[in-house]
Parts: sequence; structure tokens; C-alpha cells
Amino acid sequence: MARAPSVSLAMVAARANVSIATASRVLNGVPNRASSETADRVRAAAAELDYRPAVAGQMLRGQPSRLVAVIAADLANPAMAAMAASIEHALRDRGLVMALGDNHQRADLQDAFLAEMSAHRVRAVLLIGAEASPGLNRIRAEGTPVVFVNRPAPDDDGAAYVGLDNERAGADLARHLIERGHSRIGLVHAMLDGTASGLRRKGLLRGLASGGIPRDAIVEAGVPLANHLEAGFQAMQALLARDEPPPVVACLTDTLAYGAHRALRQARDAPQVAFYGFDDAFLNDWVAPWLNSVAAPVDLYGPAVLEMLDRLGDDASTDLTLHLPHDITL
Amino acid sequence: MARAPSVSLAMVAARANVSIATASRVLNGVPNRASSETADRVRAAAAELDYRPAVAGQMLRGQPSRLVAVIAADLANPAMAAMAASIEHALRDRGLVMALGDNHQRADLQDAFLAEMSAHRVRAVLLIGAEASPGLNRIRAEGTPVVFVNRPAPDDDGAAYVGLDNERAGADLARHLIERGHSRIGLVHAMLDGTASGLRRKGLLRGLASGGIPRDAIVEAGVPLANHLEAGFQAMQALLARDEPPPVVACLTDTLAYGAHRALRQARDAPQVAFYGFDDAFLNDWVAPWLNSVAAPVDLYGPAVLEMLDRLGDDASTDLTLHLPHDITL
DNA sequence: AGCGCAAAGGCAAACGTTTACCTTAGCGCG
DNA sequence: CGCGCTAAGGTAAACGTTTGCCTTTGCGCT
Repeated sequence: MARAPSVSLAMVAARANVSIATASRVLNGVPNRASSETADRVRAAAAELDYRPAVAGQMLRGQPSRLVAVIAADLANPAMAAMAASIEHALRDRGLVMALGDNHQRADLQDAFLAEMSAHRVRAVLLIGAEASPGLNRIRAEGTPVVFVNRPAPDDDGAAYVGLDNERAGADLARHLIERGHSRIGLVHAMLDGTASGLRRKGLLRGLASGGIPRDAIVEAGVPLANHLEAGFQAMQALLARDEPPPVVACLTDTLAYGAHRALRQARDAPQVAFYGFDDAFLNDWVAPWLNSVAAPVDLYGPAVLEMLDRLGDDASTDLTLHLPHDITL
Repeated sequence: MARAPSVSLAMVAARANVSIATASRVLNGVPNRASSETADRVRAAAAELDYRPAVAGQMLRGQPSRLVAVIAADLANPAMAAMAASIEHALRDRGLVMALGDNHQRADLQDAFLAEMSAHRVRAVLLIGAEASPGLNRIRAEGTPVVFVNRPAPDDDGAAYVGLDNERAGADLARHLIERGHSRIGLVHAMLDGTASGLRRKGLLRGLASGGIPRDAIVEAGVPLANHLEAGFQAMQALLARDEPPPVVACLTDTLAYGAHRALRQARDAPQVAFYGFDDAFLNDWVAPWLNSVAAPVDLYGPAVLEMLDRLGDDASTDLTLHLPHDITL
């Protein structure tokens, strides 16, 4: 299992009969430091040996690493996995590499991952559904660019955010529902401390109110579970237990809607119910055609996150909120 | 955006009034090299400064990195994402960190990722659905431990494999179908060059044959698309166009089944069809209750992969195939 | 007293890369 | 001819860590 000794810059230099310095400069494209013949010799040697710079050396010199840490709240959530995939794609176009972790909605796991990534001197940290945690504060204090994706920062002090305009999305859903003639509306949520959910609900309620829907026509059911599937299931059961279940149910998350729909399936003489959710995963078309979702096209996430990283790099630009255009997909 | 200068071992040593060497040894737990007072002083200094060793230095010294590269064929596939999550969990228990990439079923993207990971001197490479590629051969030749997960190695020359016993799983599904009294069976697949699919089909056909099902009672439909959703959709349409569609359809992948089911939904006067697939994602319970799946519990993947990495480390043990126990979930 | 040994700790090399600084040669130009 | 400038290249330091080797001190034993 002896790891083959990898080829170092020194070997390339030796083979090309130049100093290490010259080899380095040629390969890094520093102009006017080598004749074209020398440069060709170096490049040829590098190619023959299949030289690839060891990151260790580069890091040691303080060069930024090509690694970008990405933390997802739950990889098993298809919407988040799809966002991660989009981000990875965009990063790769820039020569960056994603290192993905899953915080399982636990601050301690998130911090363990962040600590390791910090030791690797990652170029940036992206959080798709962040937990508030000491390690998160620390890495932000260290100056590592941090972008919150899909769920705004737990403590909103000017942190960079890429994702839906949650409040507006909620309001738009309200308008949509009213246009469709709905007057009694179910609302399913899990925990509302999550910044995204709270904003969505706020916007939704505001929109419904300004559309003339009285507050008591909104039937709310919230089950504070981290597992949104189970939460949606139980919340929907509660709604169904009412005398007259609402004909339309808005879930603050698609995953909640999955759970709610299961409860509906399992109910005896279940009524017709229209479901609405947020954060469409492309899989919905295939496995959840009954679900309407307020979401941005998932391929927008990657480019938008990179755009935000650029803004953070400029540090002149101050607008650190990037709202993706959402739509109500059927 | 000036990155805060991180605390180095030298600072810890200075604060504890010892040499760098002593500090290093204390923190690494080398015995009999420091008095307990000195050790306490060092540890206190490290804690106060929140010292965390820079990986660059450690890597440079040839220490194995804590990074483990994981490549998924398609992160948007919930089953694969769930496997990745399980693996990440198990790795973290060992103090290792997952760096996840998505090869989008393209050899060139896989190689780009592998090259970067190789430069990071990752401790191992795990492939959930590998593509055959030059870079893969290269990193194997370099001696980096490589484990194929869920899909056996493209060229099977003694590569480590963790996943279903695909052929047996196919045969077991055949027995199951026969026990249920099915005598006409649909078979949906995409490309069969993928090693897993080929083996599943082989086992299934063998099992059906030995169960007395004549070959012409097996209606096969294969659409060679990389996108299994679309492939399943089209294949099912082909099956439905027949005079008498089979009452049970086995799909070599759950994703194919998603596609097939959509075709069924969209068909006019669709018959009753039972669906079987492979690689159950826990989400199936919620969004695809109509799908029976041959699969191993997904939380087995992580521990099994670590077990295999241990075997590769011993390099005495030669059994590099680890079959997970599968079951037919309803 | 003399010896050996263990504990406690320091020195310095090595890993691979980048880059500031230095040297040399050649050339244009006053 | 002498000055300055540029291209072409080399030398060596620096990054942070680990570890082989060395020194010193104290202690037990003959």
C-alpha cells in the first residue's frame, strides 16, 4: 500500500535543467522570466512527469486553497442536494472544489466540520440551511467569506444571503391563492425559529390579510419537529381532524408537503386538497405532481452564489443580499 | 477582508515558554517527553489561543490527510445522496472529512475532481456510481485506497466493492414475483453497460427462468439514456403501447421507476401495475408508496465502507467484496 | 565514585511551493 | 566607452509541522 511518491517541482526542474524557481515561474505563467525554449522544456518535463502541484506547499505559502466548504442541513432532502449539485457545478467552472458536509441540523456536527475546513484554509464557506453555532461565528470572525444559501443567517447582521425573497414569496403565494378563489386556507409548518420559514409565513399572512382573507379563515397547524416529513404528517392529521378541513394547504417547505400528503392518503374518505410548498426539487415533477411549489430554478443557485462570492471579494460593494426570482410551478 | 493570521504552533510554544518541538509532542500525546506541569502549560496555551494545527504543515510532513473524496454519479438522485450522507456520518465518527463531488456521469468531470483530490493527498476515494476514466486508473495506480460503492468497478480487477449483491438481488426479486403469482413481467432498464444494472438483469432473468417463467412472458423495454427518469418514462410508454401491458414492472433502478410511474399516470385508461425497483431511498415511503424496492438499509453503507477501508489498510485480508444484505421493502 | 538509564527538553532538518532579491549578459544610446 | 535597462536565471528565505538526534539533569545501583 506504499503510496507512490508523487512528483515534486524539484523533479520537474531537474528534468528540465533549470532551478526550481524558474520551473515555478514558468508553470505559473510569470512573464519575462524564461526564454521560450526554457519554458517549453519546463512544460514538457511537467507534462511527461504528470506534475501536479502539491497543495500543501501552496497553502503553506499562504495561497488560498481551491477548496470551498459547503454545508447542507440535510443531504437527504432532494432540494438541498440539488442546490449543492448546482453550486458544485458553478464552483468547478471556476476551478474550485466543493467539500460538502451535512450538519444533520446539529450545531456540534456543523462546528466539527467547520473546524476541519478552517484548518484546510478553505476559500469560502457556504451554508445551505445554517445552524447558529459558535464555530460559525468564529469562522466569520476569521474573515473567511461566508454565504448563507436558501436560509438567511440566524443572526442577521449583514451576512451574505443568496436565495428566495422569502417574505415576498409568501406574499406572492397568498396572491396566487386568492386569485384562484380560495377563501379557507390551511397552513402547515414545523419550527418557525428557522429564519426562512418565519419570513415565508409572515409574507403569506400579510398577503392573505391584505387580500381580504379574515384571520380565522386561516387554519394553522405547526408541529415543532426537526424532521419535516413527520412534522408535515402530524400537522396534516391535525388539520384533517377538524370538522371541515381546508381545501388548500400551504406548507412552508416541500418536505412538509410530502408528509402532509401522506397523511391525506392514509385518511379515510379524504377530501380533495390542493398542496402548495416551497423549494421545488426537480424530482417533484416525477414523484409529487400533486405539489405546487414556490421556488427559484435550481440551476440559478450556483451562479448566484459565485456572484455573491465575487461581491464579497470586492468588499466595496455592499449589497450582500441576492434574491433569486421565484415562480409558482405546477 | 484581511484573513486573520491564524495561530501557529510557534505562538503556542512561545506562550507556554517551551520549544516548538515540546509543544508539538505534548499536543500529539507523545509520552515521557514533558513533565505534567509543562504539558498542562502547553495545553492551556493551546486552548487559550484556540490553536488548531494547520493541515498544510502536517501534509507536508507526509501525514495522511483527513480528507476522503467521495464522488456521486448524481447528487440529485436521493438514493445516492442518502448513501453519501450515511458515509459522511461514518467518516466523521473516525475523524475523517468527506469532500463530495458530482461526476454528472461524465468521465472528464470525474477526472478533474480526482486530480484536485489527489493534489490534496486524500486518504481514500469512494465512488458511488463510478465512471471509467483515465484519472481513476491513475489514482488507483498511485496506491490511494479506492472503494466502489453501489456500482462495481467498471473493469473488475480485484477492486474493492461495497453494495448490493446485484445478481442475487435480481434473483431474489424473481423469486418474490413468482411467489406472488406473477407470470407476465415487464422489465425496464436504461443502459446496461453500467455494471450494476447488467448484473441485476442477469440475476432477475436467471431467477425467472429457473422459476419456470418462459422467456416470452418477460417483456423488456430499455431506453439507453443517462437520465433514468426520462428513460423509465419512455420505456414504460413502450410497454403500455403493447396489446396487453404486463401487470408488474421491474425497474433496475428506482429512478427508472419514477419515470415509468409517470408514464402510467399520464396514460389514458391505465391498467393497474405493480412497480418494483432497486436502491430504496427513504423518501420512497413518503412520495412513492406505490414502489416496492430491493435495497439494503441505507445506514449500512457508511459503516460498511469504513470496514472496507480497514481491510484495504490491513492489506493482508483479500476479500474486497462486501455485500450488504438486501430486502424487498414495500 | 562511577556507570547506566530515563525523563525532560531543545535544535534543526525536511516536506514543496512561491517570491523577494541578486547576478549576469546583452543591447541601445548618449 | 560607460550608463542604464531588460531579459533570463539563480539563491535562499519563509510558511507550519513533525521527528531524529542531541544535551542536561537526576536517580538508582554496584
